[in-house]
Amino acid sequence: MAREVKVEAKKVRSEEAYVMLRDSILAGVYKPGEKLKFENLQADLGLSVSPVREALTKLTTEGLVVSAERKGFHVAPISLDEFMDITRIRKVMEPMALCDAIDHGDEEWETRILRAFHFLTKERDIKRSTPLVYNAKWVQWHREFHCALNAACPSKQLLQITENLFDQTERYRFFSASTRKTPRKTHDEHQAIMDAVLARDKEKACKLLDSHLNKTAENLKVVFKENEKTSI
Amino acid sequence: MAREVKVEAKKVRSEEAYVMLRDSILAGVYKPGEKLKFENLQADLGLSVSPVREALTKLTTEGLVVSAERKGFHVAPISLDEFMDITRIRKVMEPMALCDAIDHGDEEWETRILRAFHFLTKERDIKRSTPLVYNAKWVQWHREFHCALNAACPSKQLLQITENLFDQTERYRFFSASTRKTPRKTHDEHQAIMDAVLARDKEKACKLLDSHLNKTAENLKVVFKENEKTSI
DNA sequence: AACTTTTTTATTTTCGAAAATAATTGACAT
DNA sequence: ATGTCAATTATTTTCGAAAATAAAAAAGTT
Repeated sequence: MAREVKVEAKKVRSEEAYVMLRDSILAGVYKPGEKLKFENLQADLGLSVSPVREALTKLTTEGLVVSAERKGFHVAPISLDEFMDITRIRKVMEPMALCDAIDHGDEEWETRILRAFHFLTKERDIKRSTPLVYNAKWVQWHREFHCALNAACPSKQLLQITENLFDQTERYRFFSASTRKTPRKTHDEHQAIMDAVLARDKEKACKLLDSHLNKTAENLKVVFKENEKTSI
Repeated sequence: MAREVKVEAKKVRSEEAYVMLRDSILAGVYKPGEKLKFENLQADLGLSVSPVREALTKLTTEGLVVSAERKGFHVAPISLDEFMDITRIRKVMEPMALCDAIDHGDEEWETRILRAFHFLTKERDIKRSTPLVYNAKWVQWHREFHCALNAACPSKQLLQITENLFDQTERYRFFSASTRKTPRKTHDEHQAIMDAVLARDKEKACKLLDSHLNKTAENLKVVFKENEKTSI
């Protein structure tokens, strides 16, 4: 008897638009400050105005897009001040979420982390061979890796906040990567965090995470200073 | 020469819809779990489907509304677990924001706080005379009072998070008020917090704020337990 | 030329209806 | 009666165009 194949529930178009737009912004397809015109977006996404507008509205409340009444939408601009602001909050929230996750995580959680790290490694290797190209898949696995780490945290609120802050910083990573010369060894830092997390060593994991955030911040300070010099 | 009167910039309809819907949900006009049908909302707000949908989308990312694909929108349900979750995060974030505000607040900030407290007091007096009716204006001034306290915090991120968490808990206050018999003396707590804030006493202000949050939480636990008993 | 005012064009926002989907009802078979 | 399937109704989601507004260009004035 032919088993009914559970067909993947068709997503509503506004959700499609949201995911595509978000990923495009995170991967730097649409750059900070850039105007997002309906005509272009509709053409890019192959959708009508309604779902596009809904996606933009969502992204606006999430801080990835800014809107001016009757003057449309722009990719949210970036600034060192904002990055430092976000980082300060992440340094408080991320450890909370991670500790919760370590307390509650089961084997499924561990698997998800390992899986994400595996694909992240694969994409890293590709990235290394073509250093100037920003790898959209790497961005997505990087996101998934960070989500996976916290996923077992039972606080929905905390998860939403940390995910959102992560997304906001992702745009800065693109900015950083496009300017820097010597690639940073973030992969080792990811590995170290993962190891501590899987060993359920909360203290160590939080310490590594904190220094990961610090390094990223220090790094970005330099990049912003460099950029100022060259542009003035 | 007739001075050009700066006419209040006309808001876009979706923003109107958003504010009205949000206030209605916070004031308990639409109750937790209730289905929000387009036909009704359009009639209530006198608007077409587009602005209503945009408002609902915004409220969904803010956690006041939940949406099920192709099955519409509901007011987000409430639960003791969620409230405790929110409270735990508020106990971390609110002091951060308040300390920032005390550090950076100017006289305009002080004035805004005093103004909000003044109107809150007025509405409290009205509320006391008609204890069973939930006063929508009180809800709005209560919101403004809490916003005003943190307003001088320079971190936009922190402000957004704390405001959002406040809104989410506001619905619980309605639930609590509708069940309780002996009204709580929150007004005195507000006054004490305000006094400490205006005296720029960070430590005291945070301590009072923390106990304010604790009391609210303890109170709600009782209300939920009571409610369980009567409904089973 | 610089500064307003008017006209034209571009763009966003809203509407009302069509399409797609979900929920309900009714008919039929077991 | 109970369950299945088809038909009807209710509701959400999307579309394409109209209305409202902003931006740009053109014309007129000092």
